[in-house]
Amino acid sequence: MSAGPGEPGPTGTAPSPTWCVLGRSDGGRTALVMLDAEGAPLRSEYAAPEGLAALVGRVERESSPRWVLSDAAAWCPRLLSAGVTLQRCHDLRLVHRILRHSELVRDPAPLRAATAWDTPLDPHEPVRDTGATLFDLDAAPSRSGAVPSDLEETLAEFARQRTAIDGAQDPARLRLLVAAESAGALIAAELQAAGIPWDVAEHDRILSAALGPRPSPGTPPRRMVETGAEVREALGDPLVPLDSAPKLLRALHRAGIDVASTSQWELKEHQHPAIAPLLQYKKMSRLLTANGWTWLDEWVHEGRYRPLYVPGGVVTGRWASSGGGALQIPRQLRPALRADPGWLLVSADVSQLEPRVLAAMSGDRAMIAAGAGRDLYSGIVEAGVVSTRQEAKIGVLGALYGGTTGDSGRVVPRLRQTFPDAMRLVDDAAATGERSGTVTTWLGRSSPAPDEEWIRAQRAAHQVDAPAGARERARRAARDRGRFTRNFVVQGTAAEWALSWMAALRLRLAGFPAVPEPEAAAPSGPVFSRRAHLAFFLHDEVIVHAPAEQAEAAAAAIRDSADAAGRLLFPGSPIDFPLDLTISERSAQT
DNA sequence: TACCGTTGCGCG
DNA sequence: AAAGCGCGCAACGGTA
Repeated sequence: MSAGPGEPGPTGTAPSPTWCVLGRSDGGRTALVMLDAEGAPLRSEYAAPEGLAALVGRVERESSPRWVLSDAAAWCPRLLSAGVTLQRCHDLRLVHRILRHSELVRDPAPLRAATAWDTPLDPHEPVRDTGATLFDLDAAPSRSGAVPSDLEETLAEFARQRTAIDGAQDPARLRLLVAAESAGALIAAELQAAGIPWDVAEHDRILSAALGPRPSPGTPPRRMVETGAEVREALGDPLVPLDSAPKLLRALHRAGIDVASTSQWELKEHQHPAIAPLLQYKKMSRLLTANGWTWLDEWVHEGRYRPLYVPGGVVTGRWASSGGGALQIPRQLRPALRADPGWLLVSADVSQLEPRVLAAMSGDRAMIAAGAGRDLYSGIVEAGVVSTRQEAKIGVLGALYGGTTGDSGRVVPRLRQTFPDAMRLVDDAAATGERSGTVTTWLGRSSPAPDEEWIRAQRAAHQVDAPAGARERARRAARDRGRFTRNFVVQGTAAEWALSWMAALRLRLAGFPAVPEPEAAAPSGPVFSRRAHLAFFLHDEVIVHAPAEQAEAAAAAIRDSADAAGRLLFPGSPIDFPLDLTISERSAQT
């Protein structure tokens, strides 16, 4: 494929482009290069910075091509702030990172040589906080550590990626992965633009109830002071600094509490009057430092919490986030997630996503049957494998994570008998990892190769004269890696399912009719104040913020999308993905 | 003053 | 020291 941006398009009725490549051109302009399905150029258009969003919006309305973007995270904010959303894209930065490692790609050498595209996203890069205003006059993305965005390089990389995908072992799967990953890039940009509707007053109520009223800056809240005093009283030491683990540990020892660390899990095992208030104090301290009033001031503005989502930020393909710990919002604060007046939150999470994904991947009939139409763990109990749901859960998690001791170590062998196909899949993945091999998800994302230090240690341990210590360390490192690859195939495939779910949902919601503009314009801006939209995503859970009259339809869209994702990844499989779904003003009851 | 490793804990 | 995967973040305490 070679595209000359200046080539004239055919006269008469222009054929509809399949792709539209955005790239920085000369004179500060941006080029839009339309390509047909084979990647041959049809025609080009150019936009000055101030006209870019309008032109992209027009092309999107006229022919909704798949947009080829060097980096959606860099291009989307300016488009979104101008009210332009894209239906579909191909994110070169994210796709490059998948393809250069994927075992399905037969010849990754050209991609690996294009090192400029291997720039990881720095999650602390601030451009998306300020970009829309600072760079308004700039036609192209601009941020440090960015991948190339000029037209020539963009077209060249797109050609490399198409060649890699077309020649891959299973192009159809890889195309699903590329589409899902790219949809994720659009969704992440839109989630940040929309923000999570956040009730500051409710958050403050929760904090005050737990900690006492908001103190003046620099002083601890009243209930923490009181509880801290109880701890020091019980320890008989009025000066223990409770926030310093080493000093607290020594004070615990002096009081005769024999613990190896100050972690709550260990403290719980001991009987001493200081334990209960100390555990309470730790809870309060965590809430204050992680999500206290300072967090509220820093992260919530105009009723919206806007974290930065980082698609592909985790090796397995899960998203990471940056900014206020979006993926770690404590359940305690969920009631602060609150719909705008006249709107509702539709929250849905998938029950036992990872074991279901494993059942589908391995085609394990018994495991699929155990989860059919019900709670998977209860199904395992009813199959007679274990006697309680808790045991079933611990056993399944042990299977997914590689547990060998305790309860999970006892239950896993029984699961191996009952669900041989599922267990073989994860056991094989672990064995491959221990042998330094690479494993691959259902759609084609491969685990990273072990690092040099790991390989060196394994090689050294296999020498005849290897010291016992080195041998044991190498064994442990091998088992560690085995647990990683064991989990990689499941966690990674679950991430692919979740992306497919959201991608389907996003397109359905985009088709909802616009509702009348509210009297006071919503703070999330025109794009997201007119119809139901995604507001939150957390691995196996979505929250849609919807006008009240669209809530039921949004709930149906969420369910339909989950079914669609299951059929897309596992066509013909009887596996189902049941949801827990609620519609309410708040995302959780107080 | 800036940076770094460790500890501890929140989420799935 | 959470039995076993993946993360982000704040605080401490030491070092440059």
